[in-house]
Amino acid sequence: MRRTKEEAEKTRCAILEAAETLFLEKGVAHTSLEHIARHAGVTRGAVYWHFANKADLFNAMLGQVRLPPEQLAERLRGCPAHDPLMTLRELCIEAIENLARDQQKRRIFTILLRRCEFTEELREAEERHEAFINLFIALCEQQFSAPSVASRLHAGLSPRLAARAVHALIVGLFHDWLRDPNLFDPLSDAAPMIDACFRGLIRDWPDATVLTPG
Amino acid sequence: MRRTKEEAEKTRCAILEAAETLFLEKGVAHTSLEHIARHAGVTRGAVYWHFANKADLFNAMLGQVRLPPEQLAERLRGCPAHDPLMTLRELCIEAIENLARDQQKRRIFTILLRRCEFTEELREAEERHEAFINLFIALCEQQFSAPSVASRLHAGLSPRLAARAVHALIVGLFHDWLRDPNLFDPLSDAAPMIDACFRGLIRDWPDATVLTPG
DNA sequence: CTAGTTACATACACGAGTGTTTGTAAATAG
DNA sequence: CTATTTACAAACACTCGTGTATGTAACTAG
Repeated sequence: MRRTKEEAEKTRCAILEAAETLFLEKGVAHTSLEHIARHAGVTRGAVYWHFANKADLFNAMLGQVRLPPEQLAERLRGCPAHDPLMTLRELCIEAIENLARDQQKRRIFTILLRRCEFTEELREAEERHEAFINLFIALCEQQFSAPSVASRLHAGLSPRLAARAVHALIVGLFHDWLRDPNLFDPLSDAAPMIDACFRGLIRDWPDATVLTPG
Repeated sequence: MRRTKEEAEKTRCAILEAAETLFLEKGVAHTSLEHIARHAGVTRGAVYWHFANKADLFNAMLGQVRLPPEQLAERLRGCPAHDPLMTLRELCIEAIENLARDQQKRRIFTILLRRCEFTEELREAEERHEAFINLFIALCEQQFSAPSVASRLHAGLSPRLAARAVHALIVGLFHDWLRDPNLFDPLSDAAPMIDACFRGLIRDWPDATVLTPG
């Protein structure tokens, strides 16, 4: 029974949604295309019609949302350079809050961090993702390298190290919170933790009470 | 050809080593017991003789080393309470340095963080690992809760948040460094970054030059 | 010395998963 | 109205992996 274009698009979405659900539940490698098809109410024929194979489906699933590294890198690259640190601070906080608000993004990032093995077939996705991470770190380092900022770094720290520390904290917070959402509340706790990080890096970091009144 | 006990132990180790190598290279789910056997120079018969199945082999592999969360939790639990923060600081730094020095630990932790999907069959290992993480966070929070410490926390921070920030940084550093060992040098960079973290949490954190002269 | 056990190798049975091919009904183009 | 394409379902052929069962040579206890 041939469907209209709209219906075809709906089955495509159903397949993507089923993949998302099952990848999250059972892991990418442990989910077969048959599982996905059944869960979406179709057969493997439909899956192979819309996607070349599992890797292609996986990539399409990732493509639905901008994941934190990509979003961070993009916004950091496009922002004006006045007061670079405050911009960076806000982007970091927003990234965490954002992940908490967007359920799909949360699921997909969980899959990426904890439900897949980056083997040969998923290498494309992995490399793409890592490129954004590296870009973010580089841009972050660039912010810390601005003369007005670098001179305010605490003793023993370089822009390079500061950038890596910031990224590590973010990744750790993502990883921990996606593992156990009860560990902390992104909406209320992101700002204090990010501020603590910057305070440890920058000499005259302003007091918490000055920042983010809301 | 029946082997002596020593030789049997050697094949057991060979199997474990092959598993370690192949899990790291191809991921746990994408490595078959046949692959492991071939790589170890034996057949699946030997694998099934020494281990019940893949999950059992995986657990045995993990059991060979104390991974950072376990080590951190153990040492933190057993340490005297005088100057809790300095002890915690040193343990964190040591954990990072230690991971860099012990190649096997590094490989196995990489597998755990980036080369396996925690599905049903590996749930036992996952829960064990998470228990140590939670224990570490709890002990960490306990350190920050000591009256002499809690009063020195920066505004906006609780012992709870401080503990979670410390763990997030550590996890992030592990994750980042295992992904790309060129990001930073654990031996020289761990201390400055951990110190930056504590400095952002604790009001009168001593200057870097005072600490760890070596 | 021989009976039993150990430490495997070999063989078998089975299911699961993949990719492809073929069938087909409905939509759509001309 | 007919031809073609679309959007799948169904069937097929194949490989890979698992678990188990059986075979077997060497070690070991008595």
